[in-house]
Amino acid sequence: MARIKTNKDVTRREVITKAAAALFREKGYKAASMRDLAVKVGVEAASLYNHIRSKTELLHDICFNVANHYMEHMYAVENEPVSAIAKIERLIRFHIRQMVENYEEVYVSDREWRHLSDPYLSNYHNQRRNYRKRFTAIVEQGIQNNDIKSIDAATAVLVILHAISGIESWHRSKQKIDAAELEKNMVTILVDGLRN
Amino acid sequence: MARIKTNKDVTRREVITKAAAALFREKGYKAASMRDLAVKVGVEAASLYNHIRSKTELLHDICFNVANHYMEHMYAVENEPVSAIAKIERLIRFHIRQMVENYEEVYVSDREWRHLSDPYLSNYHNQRRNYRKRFTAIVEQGIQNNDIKSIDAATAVLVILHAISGIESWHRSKQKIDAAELEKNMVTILVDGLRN
DNA sequence: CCTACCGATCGGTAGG
DNA sequence: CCTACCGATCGGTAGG
Repeated sequence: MARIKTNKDVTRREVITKAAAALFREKGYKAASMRDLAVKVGVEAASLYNHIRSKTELLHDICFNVANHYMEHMYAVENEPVSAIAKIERLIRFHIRQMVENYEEVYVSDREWRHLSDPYLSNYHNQRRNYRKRFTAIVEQGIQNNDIKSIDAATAVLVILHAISGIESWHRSKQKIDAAELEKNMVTILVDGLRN
Repeated sequence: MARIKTNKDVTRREVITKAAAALFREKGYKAASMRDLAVKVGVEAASLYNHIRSKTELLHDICFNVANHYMEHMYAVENEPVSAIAKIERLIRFHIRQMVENYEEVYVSDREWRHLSDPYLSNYHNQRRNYRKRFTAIVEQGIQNNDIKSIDAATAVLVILHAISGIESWHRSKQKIDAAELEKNMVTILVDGLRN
């Protein structure tokens, strides 16, 4: 990560990382081999190491790119001058859109992050907890304002987060519903379940 | 599976399968080695093969035990003389209870089944689709009776199913909420989001 | 249930 | 970017 890169190197590396995300999503991190990845990229396995340091580094890059993106968005939402329920709706819509537009990376960072190794593993774990905590605080704010039913806020956040990550099943299926339609349906189910 | 078994053999096999479920949940199927499993059981790796045929067989047994259990329950619910919304509530409570009481097996069958190999893989895949289809039919029935909001039924089912499987995060956390409390919260969030 | 061991495959390196 | 190759680890078997 602290390497000096030429423009071409960055591009090549991005191609590899993108292919890795697709492969890790398809097979799982452990079941995906560097030889599989090499075939996908169109080079010999050994050649990958001119652009990346290790298999772990690929997973690391995918996970932290996604995490940073989500964290920045959370920060922006927190500082918007709108009601808690409006913030929650924005978070839901953001999650859905990320899942649809950036499917492979989001899926991998959600399901394969446990295969990170330890300086990064606990770092990532902490970021996830921090994100959930801040999401929970918004729900609790909504409860205090009487906009949201008096339920356990942490449970509500888990329900929302996992409901959205379940879009994978929809994504995998042939009958692709319109993305906007999907968003509308999910917001209806989730937010109307919260609203007083 | 077609082997002749003594009583002791059945017990031993069950111990191994239980340990495998815990191990596969903890590390993922691919990252879990038979040597890891042997340590957990307290024998040498080679000795495991007196009780089981292969690593895949362990995954197979875990997945299909859970699947059969869910399928039987679905059948029972379908034939109860209650409203669609009552059926949905029963399904939700069943899922939550299974997730809490039978955590390792349910988790593994939900997240690791894609590592099954191909006669069983497609069989399992079909069972999942069948289960979701029948769940969706119940939701659609509720929509026709005007008990449930006019949303896309398949999306609603995905939301429900994945929201519940997200209990893992709660399970993993230290602050274990009371199980009944959790059930109540989730039913409130999910069912009240559906009810007209 | 163990010791001994196998062929295959893995992530990664050396050297050009 | 490739050829050649490494040490480690894997699932599983033979034979007792």
